[in-house]
Amino acid sequence: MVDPRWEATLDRILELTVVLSRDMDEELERMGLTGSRAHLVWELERRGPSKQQALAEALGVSPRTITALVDGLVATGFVTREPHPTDRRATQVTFTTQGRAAAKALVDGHRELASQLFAEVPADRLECFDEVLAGLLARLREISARA
Amino acid sequence: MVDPRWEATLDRILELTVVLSRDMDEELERMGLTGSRAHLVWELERRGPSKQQALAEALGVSPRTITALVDGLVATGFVTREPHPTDRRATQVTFTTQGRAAAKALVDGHRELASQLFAEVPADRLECFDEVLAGLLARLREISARA
DNA sequence: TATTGTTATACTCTATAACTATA
DNA sequence: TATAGTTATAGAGTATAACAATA
Repeated sequence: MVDPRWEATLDRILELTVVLSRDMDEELERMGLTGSRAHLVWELERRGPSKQQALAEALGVSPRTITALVDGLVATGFVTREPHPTDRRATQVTFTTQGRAAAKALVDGHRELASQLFAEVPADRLECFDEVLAGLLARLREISARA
Repeated sequence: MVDPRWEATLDRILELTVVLSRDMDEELERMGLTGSRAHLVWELERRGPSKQQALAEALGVSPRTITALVDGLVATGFVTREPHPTDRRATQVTFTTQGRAAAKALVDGHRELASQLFAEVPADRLECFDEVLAGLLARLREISARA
């Protein structure tokens, strides 16, 4: 059994996730992206031009969902569908100029957020935080795998 | 400027949110709830029988969305719509027996998760973690308010 | 036969705007 | 005139199943 006051810690974690995702969604909306589409953009940046199938696996969603997400990103000018060079069944999703700029903005925004968020935390405190955090993440994966 | 390795800390926070919400959603699905409906159930437990208007404010969504959520919860047997005792324009959302049991399960599950998650973390480490966490949350609210 | 992506269909969450009933 | 909730409509994310084209 655990000291019940740590329930408040879980509450804080939960609230952090809420505030964080609300903020990120607002930022993304200003760029003309949604959370899911930004996730696809992020993965496309990491992988380079990709088959939809590969993106489906990377995002952990169905092929049907990728069709919808790519439809949206094509309509708003972030990516294009090109014929795949070697497999005529497949399409290759590639960035437009706008899409590449958006991907860069995502990467920069991530760095910027880390900077703003941690700027005033002393290094030794942050180190402690990070170590416990890593442990919690591992623990959560255990719990998750067992369920 | 901040040590760039703390970007990995932000990544861990983000990943924690992903794993946490995936796990919670699976648990909720086993109970026949979605995340949004569970949120309504949680608030209804805190407030007791409520007008939809009050729930809309509590969840931060539109009245239209509350109509949809309550429709879903009525259809799946968690709540009922009763006439409001003093305002004939309003409806009062109240738990069924099943709904009350679900609310209790949510509260218990929250406690249980905190227990499992923090069980093996030494108290002094957790204290450090919690203090930094509280600071980050406050910092994030500042950033959020300024934007 | 297996894989890639699409069409068809459906459910959930969310919103705005117009409308009804009541205050 | 203002408030509570609904209907109408719409966009986004998600899924399964059936299907076409290609491997």
